[in-house]
Formats: sequence, structure tokens, C-alpha cells
Amino acid sequence: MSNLNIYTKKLRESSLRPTRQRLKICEVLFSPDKTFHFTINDLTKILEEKLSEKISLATVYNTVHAFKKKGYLKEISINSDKSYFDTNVTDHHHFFDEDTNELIDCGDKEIDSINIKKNITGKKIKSVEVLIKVATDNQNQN
Amino acid sequence: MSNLNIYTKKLRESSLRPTRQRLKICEVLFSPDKTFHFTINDLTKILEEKLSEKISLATVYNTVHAFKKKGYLKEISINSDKSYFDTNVTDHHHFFDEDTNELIDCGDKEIDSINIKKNITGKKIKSVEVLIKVATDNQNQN
DNA sequence: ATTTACATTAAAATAATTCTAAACTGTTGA
DNA sequence: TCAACAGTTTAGAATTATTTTAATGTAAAT
Ligand SMILES: [Mn+2]
Ligand SMILES: [Mn+2]
Ligand SMILES: [Zn+2]
Ligand SMILES: [Zn+2]
Repeated sequence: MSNLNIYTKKLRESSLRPTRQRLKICEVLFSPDKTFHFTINDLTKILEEKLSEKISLATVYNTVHAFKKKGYLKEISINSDKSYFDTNVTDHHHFFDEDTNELIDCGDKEIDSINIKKNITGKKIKSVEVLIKVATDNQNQN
Repeated sequence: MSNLNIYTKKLRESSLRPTRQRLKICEVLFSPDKTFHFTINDLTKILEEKLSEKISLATVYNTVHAFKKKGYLKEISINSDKSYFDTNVTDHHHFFDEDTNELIDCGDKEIDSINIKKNITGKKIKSVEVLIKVATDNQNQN
């Protein structure tokens, strides 16, 4: 199946029509051979570079959220003013480099599986994420 | 030592003078026998209820951030528009109830200790946090 | 008591995100 | 084929959390 068909399928499955703008977003998100992390701002900058015509912020937000809802993108929990997204939607954890504000994958094999002994009555576990914050070892003396 | 002296000490150690407003914030944060989670908005509402005089939002933000920097408060990573803080500054993990937007502690004993087999060269681990998102088991059919 | 440094505050600024409403385009069925 | 409809794009406005500003007030040092 051609990339274009793959993108169209993903869009249709997300209840979105395959428009010019959305196909361009797909190309940026899903054609690289490596998965990656991005903010809406990152994605918009990449799109502006690759694209002759402008693409509106609202369209980027809408499309990313639709993909997230469908499970084609994942949002990462970080205390930050902006949201981070991940094209790697498999279960995995993250390092967050506080110096560079960069997310780094931590595969399932690099961390022992999390065993939770408590449960919340009436509630089901939707996700379990480990976030490991790292920084250069400056002994941060207040 | 009286509560008042404890608050004054915490403030001084955070390089803050013990003013009327800040002592009130301390009372709300540090007098309950149980630790709790809050947003700036929560805290402001509590203060408004307890207080005759108004306290400015800027003061709440400044004081909370100073306490966080000193380690008297902890910020919790959640994908949300607002920041969550915790008066429990010991190492522990969290459940986040997506229905109610409520944080629930998950003590160290309720989760096996996290063993990380990977490290980032030149970087030191600052924190390891597990966030378990839960929700009522509605089978969320897109 | 006077001086100084720090604090409080209302209001403005900033920044991420969402909403609005008008113009546009893909899709469908007559 | 093509009108009609439903969904889409967009610029800009609105919203919301947070930070900054700058004028005024207060704690602490002398
Ligand atoms: Mn923040
Ligand atoms: Mn968000
Ligand atoms: Zn990742
Ligand atoms: Zn907690």
C-alpha cells in the first residue's frame, strides 16, 4: 500500500477527510522511519518549512487531537506549559532532559514492568507511565 | 514549637519574610494532618473562604513556587492545563482519576520499586514518577 | 525612628489552546 | 454531471493559566 493510501486510511479511521493539509501533516508524522516526540509548535514549524502554502494552527490542533483520540498519537505527561506528543504509540516510558526540554524513549526492556498492588474501586487503569527527569549533575545548591 | 514558628521557619528557609498573607498560606498548606493535592485555583479558593482580606493571585503563585523550589511542595506531572501540587513531598506515585480530575496517592509499598536499566550519559536522575491514569470502565468506543 | 530591602497588589502582558463564523472543498445522490 | 450538503480551513477573537510590571505598603536592620 502506498504511503498516500496509508495516510488516507488513517484519516478516514479518525473520521477525517483526506485533505491536502491533513495529508501533509500525515507525511510529517508518519513517513519518518523513526518515531519522534513533538509539540504543536514543533510540528507547525516543520510544516511551514516543507509547505509552500500556509497551514492554520487550528487545523494542526484539530488533526493532532483527532489522531490522539484514535490512538495514532500519544500525549506524554510532563509539567510544562505545552503538550508533548509521541508518534510511538506503543507502551513505553520516558526520560525528560530538563536542560534541553527533550524527551527520550525508555523502552519496555529498559525498565522492569510496573506491578501495582493497589486498585481504585470502580475504576479501570487506562495507562501507566513512568517519567524520569534528568539533568546535568550541577549540585543545585538552592 | 508552635505552628506559627514552624511556618516562620519554613518561610525564612525559603528566603521569604513571614508576612500575614504568607502565614495564611502556610496555615492552609501545612496545618492539616493529612497531606493533599491542589491546584493554584483550589488553594486560592480555600484562602478566600478562610480569609477576611483578599490575597492576590500573584502572591499565591510566588509563595507556592518558592516552597516548591525549597522542597516544601512538589509538583505533579499531568497532562492538564493547570499545575498540580502536593504537600506530600516524599517519593510516591499517583493515580489520576480522569473522571473527576482528582489525584490519589500510590505509596511506595503499593508499587514495586522501579528498576531502570538505561542511563543518559552526563545526566543524573532527578526524579522517577509513575502516573496511573484511571477512569470508569465505559468501553470508550470512539 | 529612619532607612532599606523585600512584598503585595491590581492590572497588563504573555502564551498555549480553543472557539467562532465566514469562505471553501470533497462527497453524494438525483 | 452537478447541485446540495456536510465537513474543512482559516484568521482572528476568546479563554485560561501563568508571569510580569510598577506603584504602594511593610518587615527588618541600624
Ligand atoms: Mn507550569
Ligand atoms: Mn492539554
Ligand atoms: Zn516516546
Ligand atoms: Zn501525592
